[in-house]
Amino acid sequence: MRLAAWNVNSLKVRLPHLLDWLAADQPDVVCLQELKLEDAKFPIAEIERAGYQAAYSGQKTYNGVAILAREIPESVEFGIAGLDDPQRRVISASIGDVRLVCAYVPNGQSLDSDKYQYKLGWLKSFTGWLRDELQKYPAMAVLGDFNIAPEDRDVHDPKAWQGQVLVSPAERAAFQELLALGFKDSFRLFEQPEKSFSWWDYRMNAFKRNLGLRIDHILLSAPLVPRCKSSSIAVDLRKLERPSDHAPVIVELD
DNA sequence: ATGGCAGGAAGCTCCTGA
Repeated sequence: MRLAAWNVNSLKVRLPHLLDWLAADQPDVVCLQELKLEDAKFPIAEIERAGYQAAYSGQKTYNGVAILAREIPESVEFGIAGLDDPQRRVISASIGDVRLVCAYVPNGQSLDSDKYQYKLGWLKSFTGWLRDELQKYPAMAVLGDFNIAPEDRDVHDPKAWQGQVLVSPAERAAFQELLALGFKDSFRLFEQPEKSFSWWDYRMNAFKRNLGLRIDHILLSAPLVPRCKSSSIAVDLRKLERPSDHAPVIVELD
């Protein structure tokens, strides 16, 4: 079973890339972030024609998340229980015996921004909610754009990024709190090339120079860790014409 | 100190992203 997470930065613009990739790679599950479209505009016909079912939660212009799967997503839930948040950032569903949580963590903008406080509060709610969800669903994967580079090796130039949003100590501590629930960062279960990233700025030829960050992750709960056979980043999708600024992250489970 | 690039909405400029 192959699971993927991809921040598409507009599903409308990236739909051709997505359909080509589904046809070529045929992942079993794809969690999408930053749809940037309302549910009424979700391209459900094209997705179904590609052989996938979908559960989605969108909004105009910003945010928006979806779970695509070969099987019908069961027990779909929206958002974080107990957090009244109009921003569409979380959707959950079950595929077989695996619970999937597709998340688009807030960006935070800058450390002195209200959005940064929103991000930290959001992560606290998210972590508390996942603690409860794990009781219900022990075999869980949390996939998406976390907007946190967990360690310096996930940053192309740690010195230049020091003190910036996405790498700040409070954000990294929040990421560790997630892992403390019993999750593993699937990417680090395996040997990986140095300077592996999932996001590159559109500006300054950042992708060609590999000036990136690893901020998209797939976390696996304890029962799924021994089932994980590989974890990788599909860098090729960042090479296409008019790409998303993120590349998909992928895991293979038995 | 700020832009660089991209997408969306609005409407010929601004907000957000990371």
